[in-house]
Amino acid sequence: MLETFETVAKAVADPSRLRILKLLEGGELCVCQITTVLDLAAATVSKHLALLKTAGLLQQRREGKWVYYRLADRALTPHAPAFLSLVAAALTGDPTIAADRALLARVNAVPLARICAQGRSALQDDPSPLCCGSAS
Amino acid sequence: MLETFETVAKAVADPSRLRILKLLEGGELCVCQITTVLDLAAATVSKHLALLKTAGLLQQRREGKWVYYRLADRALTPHAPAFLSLVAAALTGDPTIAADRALLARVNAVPLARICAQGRSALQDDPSPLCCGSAS
DNA sequence: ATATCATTTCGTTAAGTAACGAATTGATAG
DNA sequence: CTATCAATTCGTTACTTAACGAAATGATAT
Repeated sequence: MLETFETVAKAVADPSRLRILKLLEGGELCVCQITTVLDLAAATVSKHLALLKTAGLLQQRREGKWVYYRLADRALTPHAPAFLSLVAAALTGDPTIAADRALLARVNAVPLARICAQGRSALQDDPSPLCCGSAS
Repeated sequence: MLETFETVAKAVADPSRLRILKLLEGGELCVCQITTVLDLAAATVSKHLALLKTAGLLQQRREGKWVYYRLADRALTPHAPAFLSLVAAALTGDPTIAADRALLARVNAVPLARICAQGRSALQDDPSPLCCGSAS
């Protein structure tokens, strides 16, 4: 029990994984979308996602060649829901998180196949204000 | 901001530090009492306490040669209160935490000076049920 | 079947961390 | 002022972990 708490807390105690959790608060995402926003090696992101899933914070769904992750919508492990609530309530104004959200908006403006194939280079060079408006 | 969250989460993501936090939910304790219950080197416990304090989870008070630590009663860092609440709500039934509480009761039955000087060997060999009754 | 693409797993490297004993600091007591 | 005692800091060792590129896996599409 103490050990599962430790697992979940450790999962949340990493900036890349926190960014993933905050991204997924907007709904499920494909691995390549997350990889594009975080700008990390695919292997690294995959490992983070696996760790978050082990902690009970994420669920997985396969659709063809693509794998989608989303926040767990039920208690997969004892402490996961509490931590998800805490994370959801926190970091709302963090600049890194805000930047990630903004970048995700641009990623969402491009067909998924292109994001998976080309990553960041699939994004338009000029993020016009017409596209990707802020949430506020 | 993301960084301070990480600091607090990391502080909580360690079994020894969790045990310390749960011990201190019963009120402030002297370092040597905590050391006796955890059965770790003084240096190790001191480092854990310093880390928890840096995270904003603990406050410190000096009284003569003894140093007392307690849970932070105000927001020393942005995310500390949320994590303290989460920890307080969790692990209530954990066997390690329960054992620690039981041992603390025996520690409290001995004068502080003896605990500081002798650690575990200051405890009675036979914890009679008359002393140290459980909280329930 | 073969090729291709997204993801995961493997193996390695560099950085971080928990533990300890030894040495230091800070504070009382003689 | 010296000794003593609690706590902290220092320096070391063993272990864990985040990151990457390369290789393996799983799933379409040709």
